[in-house]
Amino acid sequence: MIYTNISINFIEEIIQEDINKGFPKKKLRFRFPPEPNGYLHIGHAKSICLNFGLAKKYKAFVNLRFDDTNPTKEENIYVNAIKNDIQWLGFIWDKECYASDCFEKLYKWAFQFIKEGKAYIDEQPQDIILKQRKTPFEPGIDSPYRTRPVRESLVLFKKMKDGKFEEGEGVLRAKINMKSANMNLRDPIMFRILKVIHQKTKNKWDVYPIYDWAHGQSDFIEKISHSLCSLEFENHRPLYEWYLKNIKKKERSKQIEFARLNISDTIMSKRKLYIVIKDGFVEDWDDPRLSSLRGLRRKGYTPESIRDFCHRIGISKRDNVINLKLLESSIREQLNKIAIRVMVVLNPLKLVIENYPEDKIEWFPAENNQESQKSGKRKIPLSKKLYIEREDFLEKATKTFHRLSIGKEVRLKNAYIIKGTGFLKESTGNIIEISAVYDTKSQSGSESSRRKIKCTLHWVDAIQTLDIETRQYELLFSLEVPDAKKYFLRFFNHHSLKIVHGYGEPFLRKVRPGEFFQFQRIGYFCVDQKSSSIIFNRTVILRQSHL
RNA sequence: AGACUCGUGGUGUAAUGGUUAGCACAUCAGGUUUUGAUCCUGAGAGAUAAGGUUCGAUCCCUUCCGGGUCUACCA
Repeated sequence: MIYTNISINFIEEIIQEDINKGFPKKKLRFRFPPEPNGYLHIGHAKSICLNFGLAKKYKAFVNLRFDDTNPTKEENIYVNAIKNDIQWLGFIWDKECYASDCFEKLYKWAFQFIKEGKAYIDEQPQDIILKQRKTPFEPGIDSPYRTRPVRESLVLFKKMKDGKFEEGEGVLRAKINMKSANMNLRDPIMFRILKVIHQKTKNKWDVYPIYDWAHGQSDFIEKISHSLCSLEFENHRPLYEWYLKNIKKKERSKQIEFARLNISDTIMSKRKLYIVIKDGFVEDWDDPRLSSLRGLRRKGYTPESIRDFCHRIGISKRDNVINLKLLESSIREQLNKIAIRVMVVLNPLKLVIENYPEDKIEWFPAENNQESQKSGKRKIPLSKKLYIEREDFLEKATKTFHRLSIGKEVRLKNAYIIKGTGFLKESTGNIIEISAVYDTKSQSGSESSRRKIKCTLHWVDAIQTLDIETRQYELLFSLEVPDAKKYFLRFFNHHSLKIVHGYGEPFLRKVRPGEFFQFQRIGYFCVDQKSSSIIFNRTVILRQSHL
């Protein structure tokens, strides 16, 4: 999809302004900085589309930067998964970077800070440091180590790096302002000791930089012009700028914050995703009920639809909750154009055409997709016995029910017009078979088939059936914004996955994983890519009011 | 309580110091249709409040009100 809208979001406005003031276009560079401790979800997609979209528009580049400053939480397996997801979304990054690429430089700069009296080693335990920091509503108090000689800090920092300290025995702190109203400026920690193996630098380091100390400097080293992040980092911007200013380089990246994506009826918080996955509420990261990119992909969402969605939601600084229906509308719009229309009956009820010859089989042509001529046609068999949906029959029609009932006519899609004549009922009241007669002159395509019939039914021949397994996914929570609630699990829907078997037309015998279909009058389905057998995952139901 | 920040229909998001505030999704109604889908048409629905600046304010300023973030050796 190509977007040619005139209006630009506030971030692009800032960029445009920078350009107007003389910032060279070719120095524009963006970055997407995931932490390799989980899979990407649609919230990340918003950021990815923003950064890569901007880059595309201005012919600039995006670095993919793994924010690997915390080896206790990060794992290498996520790196490839993240790269794979970004590629799937359709974007190509310029440089693949790691925050750990900058460790050496960060260490040196830290030394420089100490020498200039802008940082010191604090040897107090964590809880004391926290207490001294106080709360946002009262000033903090200085650490007794704040005024220790530069020389001492220098020696200590070296020792920390050389492994002479245990975890928690010391940290490097920036000397800023313990009385600042911004907690981030109350002598934030720059380096802490972590005696673990880093997934990339292995055992080279015993000290690891904190996010704030690593991020802006990585931006600087990579020459990122505009560093876009979510709103919760607004309070970090003064620190971001303080660090950069004190490194004393002229060109600095600019941090701009925007509101992260929230979607109704789903969870996006990493913590919550971990819980439902680890505790077995869902299968894995690629469970189609999740809003992870892998989950959405498996459910049948296309990269185009996700990009389209990210474009539709816009960029601003307001907290927002986007209705899930907007996402669904994006995928419907695309699937409507590309999905092959087929007939599948999911809740079968047998129908016998009384006046149809016993051994006759006819094959009718059916369009694969009337939205696109080039998708071609296929043939569908019909014999005396077939299946229709149980919901498509009512003994006696009501005012709003114009499907099959006794004495009423409906059309069998691509075949004949039939009229209901009777039905067989069990003693329990359960209808087990319907009988009908067909209008022999009403074959689809013929002149006499053009009569106006109120309803067209999908159906599947009873002899030539193919067993179909579908997975239908419902909302995971009975709560509009589960992400906003701490006790979201109380609202977990334990029946969110329904395995439904049905009958499909023979055409479906040779489907391939990942192919998209529209089961007519039911919904869009996609062939599961993980399962060894053929399983149709329901992507989204059709927009409908009565069925 | 403090700092920072946000406030446009139900939900998102635009434009604008000046005739009827646009678009999308959602909702409702009608039309087309061999999918109650798609497609087409239409309708309802919006600036928290009070001051000020101005000939004129949704837009600029002040105050109020309401929401969010911040008290990690996470990111």
